[in-house]
Amino acid sequence: MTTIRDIAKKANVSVSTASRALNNNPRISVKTRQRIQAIAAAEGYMPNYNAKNLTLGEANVVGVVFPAAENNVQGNPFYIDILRGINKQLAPRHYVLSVAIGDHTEQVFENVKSMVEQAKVKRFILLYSYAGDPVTEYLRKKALRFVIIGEPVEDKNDFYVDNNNYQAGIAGTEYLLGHLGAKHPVFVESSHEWPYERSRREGFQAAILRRGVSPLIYRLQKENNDGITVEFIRQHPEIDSIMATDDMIGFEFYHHWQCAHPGKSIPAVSFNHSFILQLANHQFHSINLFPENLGSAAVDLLFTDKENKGGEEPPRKIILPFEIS
Amino acid sequence: MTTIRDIAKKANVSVSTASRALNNNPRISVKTRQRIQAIAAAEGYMPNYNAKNLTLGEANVVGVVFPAAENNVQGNPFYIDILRGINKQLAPRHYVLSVAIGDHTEQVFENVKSMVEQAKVKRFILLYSYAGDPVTEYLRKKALRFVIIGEPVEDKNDFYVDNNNYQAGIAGTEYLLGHLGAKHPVFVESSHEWPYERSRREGFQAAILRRGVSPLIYRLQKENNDGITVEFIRQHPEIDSIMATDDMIGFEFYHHWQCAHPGKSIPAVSFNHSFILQLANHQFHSINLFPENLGSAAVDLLFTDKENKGGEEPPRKIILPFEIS
DNA sequence: CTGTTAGCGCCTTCAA
DNA sequence: TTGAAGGCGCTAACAG
Repeated sequence: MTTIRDIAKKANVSVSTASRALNNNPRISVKTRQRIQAIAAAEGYMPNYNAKNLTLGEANVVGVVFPAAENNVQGNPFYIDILRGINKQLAPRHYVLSVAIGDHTEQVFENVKSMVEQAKVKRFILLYSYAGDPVTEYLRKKALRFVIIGEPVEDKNDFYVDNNNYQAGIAGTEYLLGHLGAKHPVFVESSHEWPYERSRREGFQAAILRRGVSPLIYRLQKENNDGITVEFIRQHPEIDSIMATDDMIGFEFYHHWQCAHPGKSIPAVSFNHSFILQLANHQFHSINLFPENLGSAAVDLLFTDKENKGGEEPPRKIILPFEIS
Repeated sequence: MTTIRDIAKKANVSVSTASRALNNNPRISVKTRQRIQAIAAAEGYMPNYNAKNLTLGEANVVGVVFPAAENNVQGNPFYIDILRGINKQLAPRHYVLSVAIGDHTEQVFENVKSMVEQAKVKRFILLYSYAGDPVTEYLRKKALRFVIIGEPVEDKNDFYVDNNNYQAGIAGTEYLLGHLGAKHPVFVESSHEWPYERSRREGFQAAILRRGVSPLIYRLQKENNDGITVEFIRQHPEIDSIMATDDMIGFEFYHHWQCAHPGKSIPAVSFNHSFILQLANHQFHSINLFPENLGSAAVDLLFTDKENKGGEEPPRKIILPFEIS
């Protein structure tokens, strides 16, 4: 393994000069800097992170915190794309992605504490936001840098990355009403009351009220209580289209609707683009939120303190565009 | 921050004694060990991982490698459960989960190399297995410890954790034929030719041939070519049930079938248990592979070298049970 | 059973 | 612009 001493020796300089040169310290002349960097590259030198982190007192690690399983029944493929987006931005910064995940909030919290106290991790990305979440509180108290992906429920001063779910709700609804010729869409959401569901619902309501139609909302039951859904569909024969907060939810409702109306089909718009293949009738549309971009943007925000040289104040939030297709 | 020196001072022993006591080294008397550990606990001492890793030359990190996006179109919720299972086993070992993920194999490979060479990561879990994968080759060459989750395609001497997909294929088919009264199931798979799909298909074939029926296989097209599927369904009016390699795939085909046969429904068995809610007709069944357990078992296997004290040879693979529901 | 000492690889203060 | 020296926190010979 080639260390910084080896480089120093080859270059006939001291270790400290080598160190500075490799870190692009301006105190070293450009010429020697380049010379030493060339040697390092030739020797295939790679700094030892553990040593570096030890002296600097900070790890080159970003902790990515998942919602505890108890709070989030659904294993969302969304997350994988976010991870990919995060890592894409981490790699050029020579940072590494570490994951905190568990069944219970308490476990996740322990995980995060250990990262902070033992591994000296100073930057985090939260894939959720709950009121009273101990992890969030802890990070705030420790004044560590963190970015939320999604809508922050508590302190609006937190850094966050999100889509404009309200606008997406409007856009989806107008797509149904305008482009797909719907008149009486039903809005279908889960029983979780996620913040993004509320925003999308409000967008739906705004768009539909504009048309003078009174909005119809349906919330799927927690239990597998199909009867209620079927009954709801029977009581609302006017339903001619679906707007759902998630592809699965939309598909679920769509399926029930079709059971009640054999051979017929209605257009649907939902979120996340999670189906690989289109459905036969091409009636099923989905709003792509580009989760990978959410991840990438979160990293950008996470490092504004380090990287914002001069110029204006860096933003505390980033709102990313969506796309209906 | 309290270091090992602080503990040593409080306990009136040398640093090395403190270190050994905290690591439960038998060379220290049980009494002093307990005394020192008590002090450490009281002071809230937590070892600095960076320092520890630096001296030991090995990080307390397990690298979890995802398939490159280019090889794996589908963001699978499966993976999140696996991560949770992994972390559950890592926490008590004071290990941390680091993720390698990217768009291209080359990026993922760089990620892994950096983990090995810069972060001194020595243990990996691969969430895939491809012929000629550079990551796998690299880990083998470096003689690093790794466990594959899934069926290893190349060197059968690799450590791995898997379900018995062949048996699951048989079980699912027999469930359809026996319990659900099917006569002419169709087996539906993706166009990827994943190894687990082959195994499940072979199980299906074996089970169905046993009944003297000739097996019907359908492979979904890569492109959104619905016409072909619909045509296939029309040509096979005998189909009275579905066995699919994945819930999404099963649902997809099921949907097409229903379009062709309005108002009717047939039973289906697929894999992964990815739908939160049951479908209206209760005809849709799924085989649960317990991904969380796969993750946990992978960690167990990953540490057999460290933890196998005496007794028999530790296994190189673990086959986990599944469940139809 | 316990203490002394050296060193892991790197950065940084201080001195030149 | 560069070098020498010390130290980050911990472990592991080597002594006793």
